[in-house]
Amino acid sequence: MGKRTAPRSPRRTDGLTRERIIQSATELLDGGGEGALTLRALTRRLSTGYGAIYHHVADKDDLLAAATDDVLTRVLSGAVAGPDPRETLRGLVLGLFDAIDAHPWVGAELSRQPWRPALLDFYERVAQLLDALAVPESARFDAAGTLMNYVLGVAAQNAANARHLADSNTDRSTFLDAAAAQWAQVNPSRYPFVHAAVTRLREHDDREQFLAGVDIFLTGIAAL
Amino acid sequence: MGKRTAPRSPRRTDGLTRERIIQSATELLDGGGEGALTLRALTRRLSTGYGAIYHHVADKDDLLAAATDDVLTRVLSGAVAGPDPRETLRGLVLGLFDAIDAHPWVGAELSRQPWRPALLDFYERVAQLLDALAVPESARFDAAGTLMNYVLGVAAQNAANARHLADSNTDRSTFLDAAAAQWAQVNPSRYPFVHAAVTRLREHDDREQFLAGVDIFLTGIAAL
DNA sequence: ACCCCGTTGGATCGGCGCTCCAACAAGCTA
DNA sequence: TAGCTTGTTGGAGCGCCGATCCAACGGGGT
Repeated sequence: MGKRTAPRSPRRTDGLTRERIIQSATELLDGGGEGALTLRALTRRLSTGYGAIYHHVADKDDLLAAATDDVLTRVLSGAVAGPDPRETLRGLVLGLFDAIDAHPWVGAELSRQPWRPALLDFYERVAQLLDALAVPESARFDAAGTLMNYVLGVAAQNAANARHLADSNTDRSTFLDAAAAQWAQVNPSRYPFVHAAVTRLREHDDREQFLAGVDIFLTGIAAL
Repeated sequence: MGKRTAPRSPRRTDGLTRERIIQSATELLDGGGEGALTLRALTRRLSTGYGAIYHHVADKDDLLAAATDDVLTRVLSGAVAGPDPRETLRGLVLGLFDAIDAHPWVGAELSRQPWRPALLDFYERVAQLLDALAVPESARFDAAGTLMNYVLGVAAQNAANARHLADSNTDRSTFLDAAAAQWAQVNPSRYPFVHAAVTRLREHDDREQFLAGVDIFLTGIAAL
């Protein structure tokens, strides 16, 4: 005679959509890093159950990929094409850099899934701008791939840095101080260059260093 | 009166060491990819329990990092220094490329933990060779970082490819065929360059393309 | 009034990393 | 020899994870 089933939460009136789920997932990721996206946390945030979520989303990978595509699409649509292809290219990759700076989990996901359709658009734009830079067709494949690999490498690096920052609960300057202190302790005779780099490490700007790398590649590409 | 505790496995006679654990972990990783390294699988393979493993190893991250350091150290000690710094540098990064090709999980781990001490040695060697290539001291910091980022980007890419290959249980050629087929389906008018790249994708060699990227970088460096 | 059937919420499952502790072997002390 | 200490070992159990499965709903068509 006792209640055989627990009282059930009232059914939601507003429909759950894929978009709303992806948006909530993005908020979780932005707020607490890659580890913060769990289905349990998502059900809590959306006040729903697993079934409802899995009705709109295939699995967690699908969700993470969709959130990544979302960010990437915004980057692409925000990139403006100017008269100078070199400047346009720099702006394009810088847009990706900034997006990953704002959403570090995107960097980690891109290096895990480098063949998403949204990256195809990126590849296309890069190749198109290389064409405008008079890179011969024979070298465009290698050049575009190399540039993309560099950008993705920086993306992963930034994602890793952000992860460590979040774990240690410190701000950027103390993090750099700790890294510099660690580097400063290495044997200067065995690691002369690393030791000398300590000074630069503390005053360097990730964004500028990224652009410096892009320029190195563009200079090398121009010689092809 | 019944046996209150289950009969216990006989205690091992040969001592368990950190090295043996790392070696077994490496075998698991090489055999089944990143997902194959679980503590349960490790206890089975070593015929032991969790306690014994955790007595020698801090946690799973420590284990993975140690296995990665192991591979990386071997790469560094295997790199030979020749008279030509440019050739030596190419050989150094190519050694890393080949190691990651043989142990793709290393690539994933390096992009997750890009500040391991073993990578510091790598950084040092790169900077040293850039110095030999007459890269001015002011540009060496950016140049070394850029090259490392590129190499790590390729590493992550290769790791991702290996993961997909392992998941789909196909060989490389059919994988490339599938990728090419997917790319060939994209709208040629919207993606002219990607569409044109299909041909090259099927005949391209990862190793050669990696070296082409290194050469682009070296050309760009020479202009600093 | 009926009954679909697309949605929803949550119990449940197997597997994971990790903690904790009893059991044991080898060495030391007396 | 007998006891005690100390460093290892094996495994039960905890809390979490992603994912499955299904009963319970409720709006729309008949």
